[in-house]
Amino acid sequence: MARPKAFDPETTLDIAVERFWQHGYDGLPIQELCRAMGLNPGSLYGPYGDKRSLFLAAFDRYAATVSKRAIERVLDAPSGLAGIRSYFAHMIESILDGKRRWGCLATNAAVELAARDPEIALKVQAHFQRLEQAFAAALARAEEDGEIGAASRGMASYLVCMVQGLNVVAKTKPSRERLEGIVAAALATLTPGARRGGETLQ
Amino acid sequence: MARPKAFDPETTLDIAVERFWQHGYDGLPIQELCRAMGLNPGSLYGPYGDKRSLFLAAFDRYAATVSKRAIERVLDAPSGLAGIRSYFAHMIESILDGKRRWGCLATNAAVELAARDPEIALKVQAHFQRLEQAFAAALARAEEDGEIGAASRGMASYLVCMVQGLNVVAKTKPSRERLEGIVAAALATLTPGARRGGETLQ
DNA sequence: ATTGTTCTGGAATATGCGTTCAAGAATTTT
DNA sequence: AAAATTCTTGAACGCATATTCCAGAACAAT
Repeated sequence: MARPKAFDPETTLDIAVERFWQHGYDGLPIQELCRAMGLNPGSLYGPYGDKRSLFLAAFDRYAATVSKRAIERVLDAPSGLAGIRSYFAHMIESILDGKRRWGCLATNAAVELAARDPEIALKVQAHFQRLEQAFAAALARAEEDGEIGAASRGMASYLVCMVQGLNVVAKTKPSRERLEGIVAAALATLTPGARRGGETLQ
Repeated sequence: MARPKAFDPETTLDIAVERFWQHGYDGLPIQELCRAMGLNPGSLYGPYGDKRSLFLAAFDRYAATVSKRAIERVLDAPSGLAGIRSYFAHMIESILDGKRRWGCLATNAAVELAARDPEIALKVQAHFQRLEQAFAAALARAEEDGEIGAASRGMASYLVCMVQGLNVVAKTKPSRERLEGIVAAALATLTPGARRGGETLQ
């Protein structure tokens, strides 16, 4: 009934996700976003609304794709403990190979924006909750299967906290050795009987 | 030999620390900074230079005061383990009573600025290192005194990571129960033989 | 006191950024 | 083919912000 769009809104939204992820909100001028997305301001403000709306859409997209896949990694594992290990192992690889060199969009949004934008704070909180629920499910499963002892109530939120910490530490471009040391220490809590010290993640 | 300053540069710098801490870098217009510091632009640009220089000075001031006191808390304790516990206990109080409701200036700077400003990235890294060294010293002392078993090499960096995670989680205005649960789980790694589950921080 | 120096107040400037707008282009429908 | 509708292009606008500047004020030295 009229001229069709010359771009796919979901594809360009993925570009916005990537850019906001890398540069943050204030750190990303809309002009550069237009350049990266191959759009002119007129074509951007129509479908997406203003910058903040676009960011909210990008956050949702991030939750529905990147974050969803990561959480599935926790649940779709041969065992509860394996799911948790797999999540952190994948995180380390992502940090090292550059895809996550800038942490996590949700972590970044929490730090940069949560204090001044209640709607973003809610989205961040929801994201943390989804992750925590996945960890809680994996812990329950691990406990049932006798992989770990009785997990304390704070365990799942502890793991979420750990993930946030890694996302911050990721900003300092840490070595593999360093990251694996951190994760090994973090996961030692889950298996208190296991050997301590130089064990690797696998 | 000339007109004296009508303000104390260190006192006003403390105000800048507080504001950058709360609002971040891009989130804090220099105009509001002037208002908070009780200065006009002319009186600010002279002594402090431009906005970035002022931020760097504020970061250093933060490291020399707030951060220094926190790190001393780790070292000036009756025992190594007590120092670590004290650090986290104090952190929880700060998060709850509002002084640290916005996390930590270094954490915020890491997330918002490290990727785009190498000099800030270096300062952040140095800050993390100081904290890690304090934890390492406390761990060594605790090990010597038999408070904990043989600490793995990654332990100190693990604790630093934990602190960063807490600073991110702090943005979601968590409850005391939640924070104490996280810290209890985190510190259970240090004392694997101790009871697990519902123990409190003290 | 007067002069020299530095600070203060507050306007002014320049730049970057978010957003809007108008004219032309590409479709579909009639 | 023509009309109607929506998209694209790219400039333009307005605003916020970082920074500069200058006239006047405050103090030290002589």
